[in-house]
Amino acid sequence: MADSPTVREAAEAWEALFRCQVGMMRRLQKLAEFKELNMREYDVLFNLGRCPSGSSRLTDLNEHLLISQPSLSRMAERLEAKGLVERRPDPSDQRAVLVSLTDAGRELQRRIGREHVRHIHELLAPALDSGELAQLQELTRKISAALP
Amino acid sequence: MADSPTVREAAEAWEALFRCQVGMMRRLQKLAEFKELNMREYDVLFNLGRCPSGSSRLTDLNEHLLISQPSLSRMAERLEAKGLVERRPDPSDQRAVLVSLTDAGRELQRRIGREHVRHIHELLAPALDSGELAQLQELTRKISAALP
DNA sequence: AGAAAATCTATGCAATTGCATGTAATAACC
DNA sequence: GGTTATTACATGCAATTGCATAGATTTTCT
Repeated sequence: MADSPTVREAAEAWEALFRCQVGMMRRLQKLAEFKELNMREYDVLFNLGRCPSGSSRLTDLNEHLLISQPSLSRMAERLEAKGLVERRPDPSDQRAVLVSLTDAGRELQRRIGREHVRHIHELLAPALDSGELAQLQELTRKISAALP
Repeated sequence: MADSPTVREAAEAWEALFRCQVGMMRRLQKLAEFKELNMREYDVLFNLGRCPSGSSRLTDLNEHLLISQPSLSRMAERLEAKGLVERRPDPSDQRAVLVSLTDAGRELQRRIGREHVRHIHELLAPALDSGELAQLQELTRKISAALP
């Protein structure tokens, strides 16, 4: 069972993962916490929240998102207008823009995050036990780590 | 290890799965097979392709997608204009519209699908062996099956 | 049967998205 | 050191998206 996978095995596993993700997202997206900020916008705040330095270039941030660079550029603009993020030129590279959470942004991210996490638990807990979740985490991390 | 999971465990597993999905999608989306049809449109053809009856109501189809109902309605319109799908009234429910693949649609779906599957394999094979992919499939299917 | 509620799709419209491209700054090359 | 290539972000513009809602049919309830 430790053989190198066939194309079919890879495709079927991916399909299962993808469908699982769609099913979860469809349910999560509609919940109350995403009324004031949709999931894409929340995802930006979330990613900024876990930046070690507290701020990130737009391009680096974009690596973690599925939206295009121009889209992120404008989303950052809107989030700034809402007072949730700050933009300032990168002192070490005049082309770049550093984005970081404002206090209000951090607070909103945490508030939404708490609800979000609670709902994730509600969806996953009936399906998998603690050990299975750990397995799932390990497998998906392995994939992420191996991506080119 | 078979305990009921904590909120944290659920959230961390979900985050790992989500990031894995984003990483995979970002790479897959840019490949040549999605030049003539983007992933969202391909996904519609794919879902129609595996409909047992060969056709599906818009609403049922929409269950498997992340786009909104009006968006799907218009996407179906565009796919019909391209000659890839057919729309006809549901004889058993005058409100509903049945969508199905045309021959051209089925052929395009298969052509894109072959490339797509090959690329999925390229991304997953270096990360997981055959048994691990089977585990991943089982875990994600369990989640899908348990969703409300 | 008839009224009220629910379901399925389509459409008006504003907002968001992506593509192609522009501008400015940095890196690479000779 | 100066030219070329690359990188980072912004912007014009057309296409797509979602929200709110309308229109039409079916289901439910009494």
